[in-house]
Amino acid sequence: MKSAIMEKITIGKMAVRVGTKVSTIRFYQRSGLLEEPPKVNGGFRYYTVSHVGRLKLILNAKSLGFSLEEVRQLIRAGRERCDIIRGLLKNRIDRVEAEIANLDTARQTLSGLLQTCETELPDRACPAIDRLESI
Amino acid sequence: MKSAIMEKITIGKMAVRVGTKVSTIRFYQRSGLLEEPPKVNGGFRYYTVSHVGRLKLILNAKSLGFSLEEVRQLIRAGRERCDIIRGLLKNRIDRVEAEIANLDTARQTLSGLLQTCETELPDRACPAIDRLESI
DNA sequence: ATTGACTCCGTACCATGGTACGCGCTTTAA
DNA sequence: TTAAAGCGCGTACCATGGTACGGAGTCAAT
Repeated sequence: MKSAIMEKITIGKMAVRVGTKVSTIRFYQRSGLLEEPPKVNGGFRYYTVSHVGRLKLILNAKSLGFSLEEVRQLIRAGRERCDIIRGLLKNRIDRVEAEIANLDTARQTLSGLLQTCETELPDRACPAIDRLESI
Repeated sequence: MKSAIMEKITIGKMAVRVGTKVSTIRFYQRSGLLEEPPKVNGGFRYYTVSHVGRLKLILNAKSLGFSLEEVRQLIRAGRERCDIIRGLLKNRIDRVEAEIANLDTARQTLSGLLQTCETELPDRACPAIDRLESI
């Protein structure tokens, strides 16, 4: 039983609704992440709230750093395979923590280089560019 | 005045020395990041410690998250333009800090999703996959 | 001197995640 | 009803950072 006021959601309206581009949605469709609804007697394709939800899922998963391949796996797992979903979540958490650790190290190194520049500035040659050859 | 024992550094030896691949070095050369030494009478090209240093610089800068375009800028700036180097360092630090903040938010969200799965597990449907549609 | 490993060079290809273009048709608002 | 906006589809292209292939020439050790 569908809502009385059925707004026809075209691909363009869906794009605006979720804040993405039509070309991106089509790309996700080509990639097998998002189903294409049938064309209404040879005309436009109209999307449902279910498509919008799926699209939001893709975009949200992407914003958490999942690759499109992982999004595919999340979708395949669906509601039935919570174990798979949990595995993907744990794996992503591990990678995020590793990335944070790497970035933190990089931040320290970069700060060190910047400090070198600011303290050893008297002579003209930039000390940082040389130190970059032997970190 | 060059060292008495001049080991001839070929591209392959340089690759092993810095821990990268020949094809990658050639790619950096094509990209204008690394100079090609002249061919010794139509034969091989031999590299100097200066080339090795430049290559290390590229690799180290990359490991700090600089793009190849930024590495190009670092190199162009050189020892003469410490101000430009400092600008690039500061900019990279800002981006690293922003990335860390984003990753930290992502980590929290992911942990929240995982918690949901582990506490609401009784019924079969995975709660996380649904929550991913509306973060 | 020969042989195996390495180099040179051009060119093509890869993955990831999109973005653009253009023709013809459909919708919708004036 | 008619024009403008939007859609469908196929195809091509983009940036980033490499990786691979293959033929011909070179180098070094035996």
